[in-house]
Amino acid sequence: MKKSDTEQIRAANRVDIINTLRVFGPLARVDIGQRTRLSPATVTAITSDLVAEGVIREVQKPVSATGRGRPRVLIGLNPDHASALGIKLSINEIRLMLGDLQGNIVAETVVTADTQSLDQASLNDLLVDQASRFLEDYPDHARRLVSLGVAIQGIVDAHRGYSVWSPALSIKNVNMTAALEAAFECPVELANDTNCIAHAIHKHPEYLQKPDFAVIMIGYGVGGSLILNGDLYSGHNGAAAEFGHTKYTPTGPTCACGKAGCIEAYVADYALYRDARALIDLPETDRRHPSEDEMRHLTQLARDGSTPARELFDRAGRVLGFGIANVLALISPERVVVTGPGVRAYDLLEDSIQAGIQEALIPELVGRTEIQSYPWSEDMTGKGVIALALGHFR
Amino acid sequence: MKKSDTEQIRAANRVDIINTLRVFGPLARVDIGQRTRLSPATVTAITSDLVAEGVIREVQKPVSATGRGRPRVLIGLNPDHASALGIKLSINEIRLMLGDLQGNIVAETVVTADTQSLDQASLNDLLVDQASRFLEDYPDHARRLVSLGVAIQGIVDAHRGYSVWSPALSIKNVNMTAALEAAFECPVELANDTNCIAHAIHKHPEYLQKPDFAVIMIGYGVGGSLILNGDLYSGHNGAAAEFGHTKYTPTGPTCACGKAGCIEAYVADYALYRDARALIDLPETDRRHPSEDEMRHLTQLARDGSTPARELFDRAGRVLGFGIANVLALISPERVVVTGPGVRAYDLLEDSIQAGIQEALIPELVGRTEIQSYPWSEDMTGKGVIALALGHFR
DNA sequence: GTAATTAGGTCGACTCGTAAATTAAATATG
DNA sequence: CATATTTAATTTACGAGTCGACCTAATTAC
Repeated sequence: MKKSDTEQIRAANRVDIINTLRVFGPLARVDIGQRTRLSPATVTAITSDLVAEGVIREVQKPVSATGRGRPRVLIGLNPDHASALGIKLSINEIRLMLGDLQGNIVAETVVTADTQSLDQASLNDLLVDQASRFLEDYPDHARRLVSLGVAIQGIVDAHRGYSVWSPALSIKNVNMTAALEAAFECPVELANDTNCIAHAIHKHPEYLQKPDFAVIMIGYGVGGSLILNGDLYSGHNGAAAEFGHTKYTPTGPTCACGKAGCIEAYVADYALYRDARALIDLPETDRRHPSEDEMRHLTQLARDGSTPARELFDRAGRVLGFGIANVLALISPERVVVTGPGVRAYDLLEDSIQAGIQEALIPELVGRTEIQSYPWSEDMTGKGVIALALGHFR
Repeated sequence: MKKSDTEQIRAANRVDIINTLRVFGPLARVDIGQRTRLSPATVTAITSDLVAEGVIREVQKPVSATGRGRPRVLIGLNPDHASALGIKLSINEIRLMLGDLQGNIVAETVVTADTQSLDQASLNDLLVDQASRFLEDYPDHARRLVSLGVAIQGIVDAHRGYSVWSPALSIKNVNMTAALEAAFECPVELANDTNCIAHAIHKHPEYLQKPDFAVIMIGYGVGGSLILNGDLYSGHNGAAAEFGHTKYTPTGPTCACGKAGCIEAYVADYALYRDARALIDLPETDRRHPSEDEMRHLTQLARDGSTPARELFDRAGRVLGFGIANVLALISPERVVVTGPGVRAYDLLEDSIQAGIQEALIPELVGRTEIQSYPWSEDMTGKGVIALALGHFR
């Protein structure tokens, strides 16, 4: 139970206004009032505070002189007022991204490192070291850094800031946040990479009003994320939505997690490529995961009429449909959004996803949830992790 | 977005105090302050309002004179200040329950009716008619009726008040609330019966502080319910948590829902009894579902060493474990609570549930969620539906 | 030039919750 | 038995919030 008092109201309305501005761009005070349902008086009070602090500022844009009356003066976030650093840790790669208060990525760099050989101490050193070095090039941003966000694949305990297990690391139960917190003296948010993507999608105007949706990310693995009641749901352990490791069938191909019959073992890039190589003459991939080019090649084979390739995608879609059916039965969200590199083949999957749902879902629930794909871009994780970090800004 | 203003604070703190009193019984003002984290001044202000309205009252109990100082005066809800009517609709049976403000059932009656032959109009008439007749015997309660709650098996659209599909009715997409709302001029809450049970459990002191748990009810079917972030989660369509119809395997025994391989088709009473009759000499059951006595007999056979019976329960437990593993992967709650008539055999299921989880769940998540049973009693649904209805009281 | 219109700001009334002071009602103590 | 002590509950003063009503500013329409 948390108590309600009057200062929390102001704080809540403040972030409400800030978030409204972040999502809906520069807005006149009247519009803010309409969107937040705050009275003009309150909007004026809060915005003048924010202007005084430099968080927002008036942008004099020759607003299309629509109608008469005093012209509205637009105000927008001042992107230069605060910055956040996003760190995305993948297998042998660290991506550092600098975001402004608006949530845009203003600088980015990629460092390669042997992430598998790290222990807790050297991981700490590596993260702090790389982040410091990166920030040195952007002293202005460094000065106004308000928070950090770390995205990592695998299972994450978001509440405690631990990576429970990640393909990027050989060690388990690793604290990812303490060293950075100490070094930069600001809050550090840790999140599963799929949660970052879900968060990024959630911040899009079209999705902001959808309080309940699930995101499924297909790529090197299969991840999931839930936005429930308008908030990222990360479960009691901070480790929810491991959709890829829900089961299609108790017996089945082996998954990267070691168990049999996970959705991921049918749908992830590595699974498709592995199974395809048993049927089709494909070049061996020397990496742990097939490359984007290799996957594009396989996808094109299916589009060009290769029956075994086609059947593999059909099966993947059907399995995905089964998994989604379980989500629909349990959560019944408004939408399921499929994204990730794997959407490159969404045209091949779509029909069989629907068929799988049809086959598995209790008929009365069929058709109540929209299934749709979301175009994938590489920097969604980055935008998401920065947005998540910026959540600490008030 | 909802506006925050100062009166909402008072409203929120008011219900906070009322709920605290409902759950933790009569309490002194100091204790209320401690539990709600409100200052003594605020507690005094709100409680004196509530006393003036008659919602709560001082109960002079010879409080064990522990220590010196001014003795605390306990205040508790005034059960006679408001009443709620709960209606539980099952196959050929309508159970009517009168609850006081405390949430206790003060009167109850059961009516039999041919629920399967009803159309929308005759259902409306039946519900209104039976409720009116029942209330006639309790004019005092009728006068202070604040809300109604309707519990029904099957798939429910709680937001809109529709029964999407129910074994109790032959018609689908039936509005269950409009007629009652019009007749009694007060809000009517509709809920799936398992959600009622989950709500009842959630109101227990021990569970109130657990904001994330799942409830699985085993009986004539297998139902599920989710308490997320401290609130009953009913999904965008108001139809979440159909745990029984998540899948164990794409091919498998036929479920009551018509699909193959649902968890329910292995675990529900009807499934166990059906499969047992194929292996063991058991009396045919003339009802659609085996009776409690018949199920007790089957359970006892397994306890007494009948190998085929034992194996059936083992399989049911394992399947349940698989299903729970999917819930853990997706939701990662703090606890999973198993209840319903089926817990009569929990001793037979427990080990194989754990084995099933172990087998299916990604190892890193094993052991993070407590699985426990909750003793079943017939009136949990009633208490839950009344508690749900009383949620409208402020 | 004046009226109409729309945006934004100011001020007073009201509400809320809290800290601190005060009152109430018991026990402990000598 | 009177008084100090202790704990519970209430009252008071105050700072913080929102809102409605009114006012001012800056345009366009005529």
